[in-house]
Parts: sequence; C-alpha cells; structure tokens
Amino acid sequence: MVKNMDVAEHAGKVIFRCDDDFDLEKIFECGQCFRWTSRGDGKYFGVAKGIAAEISKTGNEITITGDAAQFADVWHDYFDLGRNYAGIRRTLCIDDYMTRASDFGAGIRILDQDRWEALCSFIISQCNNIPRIRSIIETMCRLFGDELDFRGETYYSFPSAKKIAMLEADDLAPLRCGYRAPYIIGAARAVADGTLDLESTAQRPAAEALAELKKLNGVGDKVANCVILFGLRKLDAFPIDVWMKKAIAEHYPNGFSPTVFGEYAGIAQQYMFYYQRSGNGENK
DNA sequence: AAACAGGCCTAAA
DNA sequence: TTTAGGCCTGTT
Repeated sequence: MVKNMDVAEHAGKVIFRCDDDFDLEKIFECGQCFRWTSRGDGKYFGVAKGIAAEISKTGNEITITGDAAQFADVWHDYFDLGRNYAGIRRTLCIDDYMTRASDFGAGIRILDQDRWEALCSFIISQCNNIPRIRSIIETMCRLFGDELDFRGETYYSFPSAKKIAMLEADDLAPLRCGYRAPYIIGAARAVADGTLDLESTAQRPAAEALAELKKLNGVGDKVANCVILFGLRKLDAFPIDVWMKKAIAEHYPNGFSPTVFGEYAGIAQQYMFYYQRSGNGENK
C-alpha cells in the first residue's frame, strides 16, 4: 500500500489502479518528454531517473516493471499520481475553446522529470522537430550515459551534468546538434559546478527561477519555462512557443493572460498545445 | 532549390 | 523595447 494507492507486486512488475486521467500515449507524446517509445502495441519502453522500464495500461489497471519499493520511490511521483487531474481539468474549462481542448487532452499528466535532463532536453529542442530532438538525445545517452541492461536489451541512462561538463563542444559533434552544443556544455558546467543549483531554484517562485535559468547562454523564455514546468515541477509555468502563439492568436485575439488558469496554468498550456498540434486549433 | 523547424543571441533602431 | 538576421542540421 503506497500513498493511498492499491499496489500489487507480481513477477517483477507492479500493477496499480488509476481511475483518474491517465493516457500513456498522450502523456508520452504530448511533447513533454523524449525518451519513451511504443512499438505500436500500447506498451511503452523508456528510461527515467536512471531506470529502464516498460509500462502498459489495460482498462484502469496500469502495469509497470519494478518492485513496490521502486514504485513508491520513483514512479508514483514521476507520474504525479497524487494529483487529481480530472478535477483540475474541469476547473480549466473557462470557455468553449478550453472545454474542447481539455476534453481532447484528457489523460495527459505532467511528468516529474529529472531537472538536468529537462534543462538539457529543452535546450536541444529549440528550433528543432521532435524526431530530431529524440535522435539527438538518444545519441547523447548512448555515447555518454550508463549502460542499463533491461530484459536482454541495452538501454542508456541520461548522462549526468558532471559527465557532460567534462566534455568540449567538439565532443558533441556526433550528436549533430549544431549550435546547441556549446549551450549544452555551458549548462552542464553551470549545474556541475553549482553556479546553477537546480534543487534550490526549484524551491523559489517561478519568476525567480525564470531569471536564474535565463542566465544560461542559450536559454530564453520558452526553454526556461519548459524547464520550470517539466523539470522544476511548477505547474503554473506557461511556456509559449510557436504553437501556443497560434492558439492564443486564434482563440484569444483580444488579449490573454495565463493567470486566468491559476496555479495549474501549466496543465492548461499542455491541453492547448496538444490540441493545437493535433490540428484542432482552427476555430470552427 | 529554398524555406522552414516546439529559439536564442546580437546588433541596431 | 521591439525587430531583423544568422545560426547547425535535416527534411520537404
């Protein structure tokens, strides 16, 4: 029994019931993370927090590899299982458009990702498309991460900031990440030497965290807000990229402030973003 | 071929 | 304070 959640452990897997919003495809493919993939059978493989895992869902029962202790230590918080997304979602339906976007995105949860991984990943994401972002990150993990043997296959952890900090930009050439390479090295060194303390930054108000992150070369408003939302677990952060600009222009031409969504503006942002990217942005 | 992709930086008004 | 151009690379 973990945190009011009924968990059954069996043969290297944990099975738990979730009656709240929980859609694996939306969670992993809404754009918040880059290291979970499906083979088309509904099962997702990935690596998070240095652990390789497989997760699947049948009805309201979710199965994830590992034992009960690991579930309690890692996956419960990673999947934000203590939060009632369906309840929050209802509060975000402030108009017809948000009602449609929220319904469409129902099932999304904001993952509690490793802070450094989120920072590095969203630096890579700038002016890039998702397949290429994923490819760059996987190459980075393969070259500089630790090997993880999982069910007879080799996976790789996300390399630590300390590891990347020891490299030079040229060492990242195999990633084909172009001008982002020095940004990555710079961020890694700041994290490794304590210039940027992501833990303490996470404890500060979003505005202060934003200023702190933007001190890094190659980190502007958009990347910083993604880090704050996905890595520092501040659900009021509201990253605005080209898709969000389109969504706002189409549906709030007379002005808009994310503060209308309150402390869960970041979840509203994900519904808007996912809805827009799925081609449902046009006001019909 | 040329433009563009989930930005950011710098220089110039 | 806002705007234009350039930037690695890969794809269309």
